[in-house]
Amino acid sequence: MAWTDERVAILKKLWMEGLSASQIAAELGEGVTRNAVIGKVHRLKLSGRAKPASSAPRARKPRATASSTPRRPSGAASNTSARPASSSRPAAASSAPRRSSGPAVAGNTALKMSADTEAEQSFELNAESEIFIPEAERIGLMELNEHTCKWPIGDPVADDFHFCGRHSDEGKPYCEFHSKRAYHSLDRRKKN
DNA sequence: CCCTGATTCGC
DNA sequence: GCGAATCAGG
Repeated sequence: MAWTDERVAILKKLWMEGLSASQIAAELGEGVTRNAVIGKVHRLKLSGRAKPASSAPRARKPRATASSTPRRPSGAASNTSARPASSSRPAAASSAPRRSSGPAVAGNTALKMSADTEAEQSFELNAESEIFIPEAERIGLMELNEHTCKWPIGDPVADDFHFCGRHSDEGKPYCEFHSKRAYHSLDRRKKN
């Protein structure tokens, strides 16, 4: 796919508008990767968009693309699978209501990503769906354990403050939903 | 894990 | 010039 004048115009426009490279790539159509977009952006010298200037001197590193140099050194990576098991919770069921597959109450957050309805300006402002947790299932600080989501809900000083409490993978402080939200989609677009 | 832009370099 | 691979950071 060649960069026609028209496409470059779109690229510039969207880039200026602050769209991310991947978004622009999607906008331009298949066959255009975000790398292509970024590469073009750089070539056009319109990279620095709204960037402070905190680019640590890119530590150049010898790379090797295809061709002669083998991609992955394949250093026989030793499998360090230390699985302590650590199931230190035999019967500490506590009094947490175990409703595994509850009826689609309010906690049912459909994660179905709509394909890609890129219509240039079709902003689907939703995803707000903040999860509501019934009082019966609300947990306090004491109920948190190694694999409960510690996402705080509500005002810490309010009496309805509680934690998400849904299961989270070991090592993760939040459930899947919230861990994503934690630092991924703070706000895909803009604040305020 | 996901994502972002930045850079390098073989093509 | 192009963009995949890679990097560095959030």
